[in-house]
Amino acid sequence: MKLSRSFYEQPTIDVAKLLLGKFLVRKHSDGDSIGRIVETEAYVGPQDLACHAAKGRTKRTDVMFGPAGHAYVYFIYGFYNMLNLVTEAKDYPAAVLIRAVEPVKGMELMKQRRRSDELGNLASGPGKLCQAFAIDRSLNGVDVSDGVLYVEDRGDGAPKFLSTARIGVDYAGKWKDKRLRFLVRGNEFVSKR
DNA sequence: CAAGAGATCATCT
DNA sequence: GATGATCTCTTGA
Repeated sequence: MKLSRSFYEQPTIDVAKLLLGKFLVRKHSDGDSIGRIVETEAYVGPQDLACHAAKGRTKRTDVMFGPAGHAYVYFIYGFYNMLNLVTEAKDYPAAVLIRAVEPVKGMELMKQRRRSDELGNLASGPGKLCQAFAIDRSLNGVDVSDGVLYVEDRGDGAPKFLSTARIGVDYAGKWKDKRLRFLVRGNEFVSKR
């Protein structure tokens, strides 16, 4: 069952936790890719110094200010795209970063795109998974009900998870230590570090 | 194996 | 003109 917009309208931290164990689906003319979400991070709003929207509404962060259930895809370090799903009410900028998935379907395509045969290296990181799933800024702003990109609930219960501080946000003052990163416990497909 | 550098560009100052 | 919600490769022990 495809998650509806109302799912994403819940508090960001809840969405980040609830997404664990759900399935990320990417439809593509080359073939579909599916992965089980095993790692997420919550970026909870304008007061969160690690959240891009803390700097205000700009061309880049515009999507986060829109309604929930849209993809926020941005380009970073000159190389990588990052996939987020916008949460909460319109005009309240918050999102969940999808950091890692366990490949479930379309592995051959992922291997080609990643130039790697190692299953554990296909989508175990936010940049890697965007590469494996062919997600780039052309998907920025797409609606999760449009069908090219969405999350599916297959009804197999909530996995046990851990929380840690978020990765790569040392600049975020007191927000850098908040435990807003969530990982499926014991899963080998989470990002390293 | 751990640590460090380099790659490379859109966005904001 | 600086910098980043990263990854990979090289280096050195």
